Amino acid sequence: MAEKVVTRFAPSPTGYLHVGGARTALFCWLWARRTGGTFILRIEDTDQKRNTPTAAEQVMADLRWLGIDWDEGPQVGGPGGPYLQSERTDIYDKYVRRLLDEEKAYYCFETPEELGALRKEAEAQKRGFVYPRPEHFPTAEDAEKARARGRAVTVRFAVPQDEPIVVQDLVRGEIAFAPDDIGDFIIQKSDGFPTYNFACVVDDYLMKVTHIIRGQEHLNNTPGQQALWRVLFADGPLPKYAHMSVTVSDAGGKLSKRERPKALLAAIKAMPDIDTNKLAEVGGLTVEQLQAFIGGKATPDMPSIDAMANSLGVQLPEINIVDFFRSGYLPETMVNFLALLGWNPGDDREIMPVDELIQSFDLSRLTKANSLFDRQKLIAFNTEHIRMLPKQKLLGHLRDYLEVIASPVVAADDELLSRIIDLCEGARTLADIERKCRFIFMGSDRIEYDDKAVKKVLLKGDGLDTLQSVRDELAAMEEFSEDKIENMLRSLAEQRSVGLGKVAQPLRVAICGTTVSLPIFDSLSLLGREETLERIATTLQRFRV
RNA sequence: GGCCCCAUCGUCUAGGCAGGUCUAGGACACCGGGUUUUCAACCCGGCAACAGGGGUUCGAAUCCCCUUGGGGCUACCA
Repeated sequence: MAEKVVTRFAPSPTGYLHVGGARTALFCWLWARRTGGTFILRIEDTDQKRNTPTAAEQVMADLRWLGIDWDEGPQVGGPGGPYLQSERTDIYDKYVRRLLDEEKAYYCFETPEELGALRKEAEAQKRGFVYPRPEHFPTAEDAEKARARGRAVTVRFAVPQDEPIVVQDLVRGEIAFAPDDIGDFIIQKSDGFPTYNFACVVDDYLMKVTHIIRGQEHLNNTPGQQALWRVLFADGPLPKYAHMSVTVSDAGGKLSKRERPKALLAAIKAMPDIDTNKLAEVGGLTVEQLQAFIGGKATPDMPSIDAMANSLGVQLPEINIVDFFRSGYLPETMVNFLALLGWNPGDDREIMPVDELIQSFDLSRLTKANSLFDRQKLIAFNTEHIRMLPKQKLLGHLRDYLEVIASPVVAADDELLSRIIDLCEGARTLADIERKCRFIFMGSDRIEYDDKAVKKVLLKGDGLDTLQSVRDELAAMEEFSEDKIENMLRSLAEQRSVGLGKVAQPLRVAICGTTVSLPIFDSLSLLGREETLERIATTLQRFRV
């Protein structure tokens, strides 16, 4: 490895970091870390219409949560800065100027409508559309005049037509493109901003990027970018390309952020009588906006989608990295799982800490075929990472999680939380842990009884009777410890010649409202005798006829 | 429509580049059993794949071609 590796992740800040982007970032990062190279974060915010001011911050926060740090980029600086493309327009202008002067690029004046018509025509003739290059390039004066007439002016790169463009891809090998299939693409938009295909070439060169690792969706852009690089930077060796397979969704097609609104919409439509006024309010929308959403005409932003889903109790598929955080997944899990989406170490290892991932990572082992994002396997990975992670780290993650979901369990101190973790062996997500212990922190007046649980264990059979006996025994106990509670419950079950479950379940529902909680003996001792007795009394009163 | 990529169990994949050791290995899921105070977890066992057709070769999951299927791109988005 003679040359120092430089990789970059170049997201456009349009919202949260989603799994696809996170995987790209991870691969770039892993390769840089593996080789002792440099990992750059560059924000591609050249689309004035789509940028939201906080999106870049959000993306960076999400990367940090995953443990992906950058050596150069926003917040840390570096020799190739600035790292926001919107702050580099003078650089791009310079190169556009040069290309124009050398007649390797030219002005165009078509409107989007006119271009659209041309495209349609090409398709009707079963041809691929390529922009028809004019015989004589318009002059600078022509451009001025057009501008003065209010015409939109763009600049196109004249793709050299002399020979096939051959891309050497680290994953797919040699891929040849016919130059006349590529067509002169726009490098500068009418608002003066560069297009992605232009800015990324200039920046990759200036930032000395050696390896471009990105999704396969960029494969078709590559010949054009490569041609541009050759014309612009004849002195610089081409970067190496590695196009990763696409991650597809179980819903079919590329995993997309649109899946969340789609899932919510489907859920709303499945609900016969829904209070649109209330729902609109929850989502911070006007009723008209909500109707537009339901009618498929508009899509509200993510926080709004989340809020509505939450109030309806609908579980949306996780797509963004924060979604996984909120569902109780560990960053260690995500990193491990994402790494295995399109890469593997070549042996049977699957569950790996990040250090091992870095050690094992190699671009030569990227997979060619698309892979499906398997949520069940993700859960299995999370279970394993929860088990493996050092206690202190897990505790930290749990605390972050509790804060973000605003759980009442945040009230617990570290010692208590640590004990709870011990009692949750086998938990699949942090949400499992939270769900099992939240009853302790709820306050007896706020217990919500789960209908199904109540029917099944209290109302059916002699659940209430059993509960009454349990209560009497508990009240009579001298010492309220786990051991004593266990002895008592076991002998009670024996007396009644039933399994422990028959005794424990009514009790569980009485103190938590559900059939799922920490082990029953610990649940009781954690709650304390007084609170336990009170909850049982409340339950008996409420459900006894 | 055009261009490009891909193809091993339901899913992720190992093996393919250097054909025989592959009656195809692992993991998740699933099914059966065990353990059990709930949910999980855990233990044991099982089911399950080289898309189809042609070549090349003594021999093909592995190399070549075609078909079929899946995916991506086709913007003054990135």
